[in-house]
Order: sequence, then structure tokens, then C-alpha cells
Amino acid sequence: MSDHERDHTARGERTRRRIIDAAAELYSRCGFWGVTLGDVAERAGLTHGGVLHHFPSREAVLLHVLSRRDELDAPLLTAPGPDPRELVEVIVRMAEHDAGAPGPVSLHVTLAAEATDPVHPAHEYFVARYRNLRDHLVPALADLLDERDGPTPEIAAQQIVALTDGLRVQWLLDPGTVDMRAAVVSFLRSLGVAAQEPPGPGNTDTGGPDVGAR
Amino acid sequence: MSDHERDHTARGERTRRRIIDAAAELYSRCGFWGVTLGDVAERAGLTHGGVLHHFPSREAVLLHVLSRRDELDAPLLTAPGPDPRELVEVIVRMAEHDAGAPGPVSLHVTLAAEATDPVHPAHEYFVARYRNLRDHLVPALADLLDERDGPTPEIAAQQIVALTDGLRVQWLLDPGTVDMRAAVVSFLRSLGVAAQEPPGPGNTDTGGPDVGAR
DNA sequence: GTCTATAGAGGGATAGAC
DNA sequence: GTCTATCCCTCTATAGAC
Repeated sequence: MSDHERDHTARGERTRRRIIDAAAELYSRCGFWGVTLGDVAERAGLTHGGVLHHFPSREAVLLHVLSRRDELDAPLLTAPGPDPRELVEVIVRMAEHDAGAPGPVSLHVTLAAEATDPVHPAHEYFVARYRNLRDHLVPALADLLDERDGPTPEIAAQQIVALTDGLRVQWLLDPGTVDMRAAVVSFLRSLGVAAQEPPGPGNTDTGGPDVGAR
Repeated sequence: MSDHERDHTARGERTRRRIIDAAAELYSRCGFWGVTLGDVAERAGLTHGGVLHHFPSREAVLLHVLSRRDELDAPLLTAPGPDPRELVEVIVRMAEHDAGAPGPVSLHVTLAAEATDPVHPAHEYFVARYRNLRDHLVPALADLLDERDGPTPEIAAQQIVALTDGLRVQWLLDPGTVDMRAAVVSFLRSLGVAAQEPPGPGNTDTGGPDVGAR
């Protein structure tokens, strides 16, 4: 491959990436139905014809946004289940991380709710994602929970994912009224899987590993 | 007022109601951005011109859908806070009721997520709604919780609302994998506000009173 | 009270110039 | 690889017939 060709395709890749990032930002605010090809093109710095050179259709842009998201948290979903001893820390770090990253949080919340409709182009994606996520948490929870007087690991996984998602909605609507980290830590203590004292300082974005439906 | 006039306005009211109900059903599947005036008109059995005779704009239809929703659960939001002794029962009944009513659940989940965007026409509505809902739960929780080793009433209210919302998303995506009632009951037990034995039988729609963000 | 007609803007997608 | 031009369709909203 010549230098010329390499530069050529490298630039194409960069443009595709710019388009995907632009679309992700817009979807995070307005959802898939609220964003047009023209909106995406404008934010990516080209025309809507240009976007359609890189992606065959509007729907294809969405699917590539979702693939990109999977790449970004591949460490989470392809890795083996979290070490039970680290589970609590991982979940709490996710809440802290979320609190510093409204964009990705909003992308998840908005698209997941839209994709509730079986006809939505991302429906199958989100069904599979939630299944994987819960299945990913169950083994570590099975280790930590006392099944005698607490939820089953399956129920606890549903609860943790639900709590996380629900807090995100309240926080996005009205950030000042919700403390995602405190609510998550307190829940893990109620479950009996976290110590009584909080494992770390307040609402800081540690940039640490990520978990949760997002 | 003549009989003629009364029949006239009564029919108008019925048509407005039909339009609002049609819009609510469609919004529950596709959100506000995913539904056009033509869609609403078709389902209500008129043309889009007919719809615009009753409502000045597309946005007005949405706002009337939200008002209608408020009317339907006025007993919840205008009543004084639940009696602490009934709080658990009310919350559990809500989960059971939801499990039999995907339409209203989906309307809430989809619009709340969309309305996360400050520009969405329903943004202010949902901000206020969540504030009211949490404030409504706090007094009863303050009565029930042992503050020494549990969450504050404010945090517990955030958690209950979040758990409920999050479970709804998982349930709508994949009903077979989620037991909303079990997850809620188990959480209330973890909080120490519900007895160890479940207060009633399995997933039955009792048609009882309603609580929750919806 | 509902319809048809129409305006005017904007949507997604294709073709071809550069 | 990107743009412009274009097609055809759908959208919201208005005006006026019935």
C-alpha cells in the first residue's frame, strides 16, 4: 500500500469517527427519532450527502454509534465477571464516573427508553445488552449474598441495574437533587455486600473502570 | 344552554378525549419525536386537519396528554403523603399494577427519558413531577427508617423511584426476565421497612392505588 | 366539527460533478 | 471524499369549503 493510499483511508476513518461522535452527542440529547442526517452532518462538519457516502443510511449511523460504544466498554463486557471482592468498588466507581460524564449517560438513557419499542432499530441491541449485563453480575453476587434473608443473585442484579438507570434519569432531569454515588453506596450496604463505611471520598470522577447498563 | 349546544360541545369533548388517548398510546411506543400529527389523527379516526381544529399545535397535544395523566393519578399527588403504615403496601401494589399495564408504563418511561433534554417540551413537567414525587414519599419514609444504619429519607425516596423506573425499562425490553414485584419487595425488606414475608400473593393486578413516577 | 387543498419547510436517499 | 442538485415524500400549519 502506497503512502498516498494509507493517508487516504486514514482520513476516511477519521471522518467516519467524527460522524459517529457527532451522532452520539446528538442522540444523547434528542434520541434517534429527534436527530436528522442534516443535524449529524452539520455537527460533523460536512453535508448530509457527505454522511451518506460513509454510511448507507440513517439507521446505519445509529448502529455504528452502538458498536462504537461497545468498543469503548469492551473491557467490561468481554472480561470475565468481576472478582466478587472488587464488585462493590467497581459499581461505586461507575456511579462516580457517571456523575462526571453526562453525555454518555444521556446517550444510554435516551436510547434505551426509545428502544423499548420492539420496532426501534436498536431494540434487539438493548435487549441483548441488558441480558448480558445482568448475567455478568450474577456470579459475583452469588458469592457475596446471603441468600437466606436477601434477594437471589438474579433479583439483586436486576435491582442494581435498575437503580443505576433510574438514578441517571433523575440526575439528568435535575442534577442538584440527586446524589448518585450516595444512593448506590447506601443500596449496596442495605444488600449487605458493602461495608458500613463508604469505600472512598465523595463525588469524584476517577476515570476508573466502568460497569452498568451504559 | 340548548340541548343542541350541549350535545355539540359534549361531542367535541369526546373527540378531544379520543385524540388525547390516541396520542398517549402512540407516544408510549415511539415518544414525542417519533409521532406525527398524521399518526395521531389516523388512530383517532380523523384527518390531521381535524386534530388541529381541537389543538393549536403538535406540542399542545403533548401537553394535554400530560395533563390528562395528571388527572388520572390526582388521587396520588394531591392527597397527603401516604400513611407510613400503608407505604409498603402502596408501593408494592404499584409494581403489581404496572406489570399489568404496559401502555402507561411505557408512556412514562419513554417521555421521561426524552424530556431529559432541557429543550424538550415536557422537560419542566418531568422535573416538577419527580420533585413532587420524592417530596411526597419523604415524610412516610422518615417515620419508617432507622436513620442510624440506613439511608436518609431523601436518599431512600431517590432509590425507590429509581428502582421502580429502572425495573420498568428492563421489563419493557424483556418482560420474561424481570419480576418487578419481587425486586421491589426485596428492596423494601433490605431497607427494613417491609416484613420478611411478602405482604401478598404473586404478580396480580389488583387495580389498587398507584404511586411512583408514572 | 371535520374535511380538502395548499403552502412552505425539511426529511432521506440517489446521481453525478469536481 | 465531499459537494451540489435533484427526486419524492412527509411534515406542520393555514385557509376555506361543506
